[in-house]
Amino acid sequence: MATQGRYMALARQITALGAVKRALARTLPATCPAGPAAVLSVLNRHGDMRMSKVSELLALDMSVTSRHVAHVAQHGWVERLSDPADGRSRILRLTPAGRDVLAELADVAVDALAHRLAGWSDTELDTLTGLLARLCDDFGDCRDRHQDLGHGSGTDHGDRAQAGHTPAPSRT
Amino acid sequence: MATQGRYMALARQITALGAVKRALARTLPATCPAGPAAVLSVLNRHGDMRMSKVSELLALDMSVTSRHVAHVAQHGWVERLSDPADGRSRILRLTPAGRDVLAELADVAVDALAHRLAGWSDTELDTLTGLLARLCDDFGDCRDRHQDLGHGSGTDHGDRAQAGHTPAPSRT
DNA sequence: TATTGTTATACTCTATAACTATA
DNA sequence: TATAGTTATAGAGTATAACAATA
Repeated sequence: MATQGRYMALARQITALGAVKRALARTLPATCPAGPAAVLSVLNRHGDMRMSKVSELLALDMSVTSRHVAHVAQHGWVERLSDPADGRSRILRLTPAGRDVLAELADVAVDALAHRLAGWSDTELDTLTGLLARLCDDFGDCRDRHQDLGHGSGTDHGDRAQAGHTPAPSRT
Repeated sequence: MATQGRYMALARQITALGAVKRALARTLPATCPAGPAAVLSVLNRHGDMRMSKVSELLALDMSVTSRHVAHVAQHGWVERLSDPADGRSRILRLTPAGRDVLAELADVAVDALAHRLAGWSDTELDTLTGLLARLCDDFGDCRDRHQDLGHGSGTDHGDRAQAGHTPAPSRT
């Protein structure tokens, strides 16, 4: 097991990353804050799903998810379909308008990162992304990472981020 | 410059890290939330300083810092000394009680990380910590890093926080 | 007039608990 | 009775703007 100092240093950096997240959040359009944006992102990556699944993927309480979903639904970015198999459930589906917003979010996020991280090599970016994914994974709280896990309901989920419109950027 | 997809993947992981931060925040004592805890941490690492310096190091608006400082001062963890050189300024100093709280915070944080990241090697931890520090650094918003308790993995760059005249934390 | 810090206000995010409607 | 989802409420975090005291 690693030294205490090593863990402390990591904890500090995790805390400090909050400033980066705030900086990214500032680039978002006023109509789509980070919370709702995360909902759009997860639907784009994993395809249609129910509320509880979104909650699980974002590691949020369902009450929180419900609010974010209400936001994106009101803007017409997501439609709430009834589930033929379970009357209590709502199936969420991204609309074309939702994909448009997502494309916009992706653009600003990529711009921000490309501008600030111009000095990074592909390998460095991949290493950081991979280690962060593992960190989230080991914490058991972050399920929105690559791999699969979003399927189960036969719907589309073209998953993989196409060059065009890709998932959402930041959040809180 | 890296591909769009690479930046998107990183943006997603930064977002997902929010769940880890929430998990860590949940381990904090009710009397010391994350915001105030960050104030204690920065004072412990960099020594006595004024409000504006804390704001800069944490990349927070001074109004936010003021609230966090008021919290820790009320608990007797920090004292606000007058600055002989500038009557407007307040010099913040960690009290022995503040150091005690800090030790407690460190313990729970290390426990949480050590438990979840038991499978990580020292090298992996250092790599992640170093890349996160660089990320914050390149964003120009995170100044609370560099040189720490004994072992900087890799060489932290410039160490500018001490001299502290970095750009404004937030846009004004 | 400019700067340091405080306070008031507002908004986002999150969680707990109470509630509904199905199952 | 249990589960899916909604809503009400509360607390933490942050930012903007107005303000006080000092430079």
